[in-house]
Amino acid sequence: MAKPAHRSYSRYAREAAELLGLMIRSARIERDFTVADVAERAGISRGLVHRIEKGEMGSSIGAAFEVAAIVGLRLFRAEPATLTRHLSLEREKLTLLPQSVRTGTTRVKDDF
Amino acid sequence: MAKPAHRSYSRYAREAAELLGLMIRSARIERDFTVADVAERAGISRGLVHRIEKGEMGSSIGAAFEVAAIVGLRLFRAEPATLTRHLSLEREKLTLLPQSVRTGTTRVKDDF
DNA sequence: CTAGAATGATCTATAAATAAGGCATGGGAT
DNA sequence: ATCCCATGCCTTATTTATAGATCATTCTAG
Repeated sequence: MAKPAHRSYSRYAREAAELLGLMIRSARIERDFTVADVAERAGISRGLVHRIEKGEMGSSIGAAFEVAAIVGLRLFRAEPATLTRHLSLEREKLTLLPQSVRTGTTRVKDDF
Repeated sequence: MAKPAHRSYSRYAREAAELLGLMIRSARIERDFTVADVAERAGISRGLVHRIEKGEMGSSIGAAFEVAAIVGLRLFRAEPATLTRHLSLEREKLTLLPQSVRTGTTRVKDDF
C-alpha cells in the first residue's frame, strides 16, 4: 500500500525545483521555443512542460532533465562532454568509498 | 488517454540523472547515512532512495531534491541562502523576457 | 570464517503523475 | 483596438510511480 497524501518538502528542495523550472523557462524563451514545441520534441504533453517550468515537485526527473537538455540548459554547470567526464570521475570516486554504511556502531567519530 | 510506453531520453538527460544519483550516494556515504536513514528522514521508501541513487528517470523531482538536501548535496553549486538569491534573480530576469513566444513568424533571426 | 547488517531486487495494491482535450485569458503583433 | 496564438488551468481515462513487505546478495566488522 502506498499511504501518503500530501508530502512535505524542505525549503531548499522546493526552491531548487522552482529555480530549475525558471531557468528552463528562461532558456526556452531565449531560444524562441513555445511550450508546445518543447513538449513535442521531448515527447511529453504540453501540460507537463508547464508543470516542470512551475517547479512542481511531482514531475519526473526524466521529463525535467530532458526538457532542460532540449532548451540548452546546462545541468550542473557542465557542457555535455564535461558532464560525461564528471560522471566517470564520480563513478571512480564511489569505488573508493565503502559500499555499505555501518550505522549501529558510532565508532568513527567519537571513539577517543 | 495516456498512450506512452517506454520513453526515450537523450544521453545528456540520462547522464545528468545518473550523475545526480551518484553524487547523492557519495554524499550519503560520506555522512555515514544508511539508505534507510535517508528514506525515513525524507519520508519516502527505501526502494525509492535506491532508485534515485541509480539515476532512474521515473523518480520525482521532489523526492530526488529532498534526498539531495538531506545528504547535504548542494544543487546548482549553491548554498541554501545563495539558492534563494538565485531564485529571486531568476524571477526578475523572467519579468524582462516576453511572456509568450511568437513562433509563426521567423522574423527575428533572418530578416536582413 | 562467521554473523549481522545494509544493500539490491522483486511483487502487489494503491496513490499519483501523465496525456489528451477543451476552454478562458492574456500577450504580442499588426 | 483587434486578432491570433501561446499560455494557463481544468477534467477524465490511463499509465506509471510508490509504499511496503519479503527475499537474495554483498559488504563489514569481529
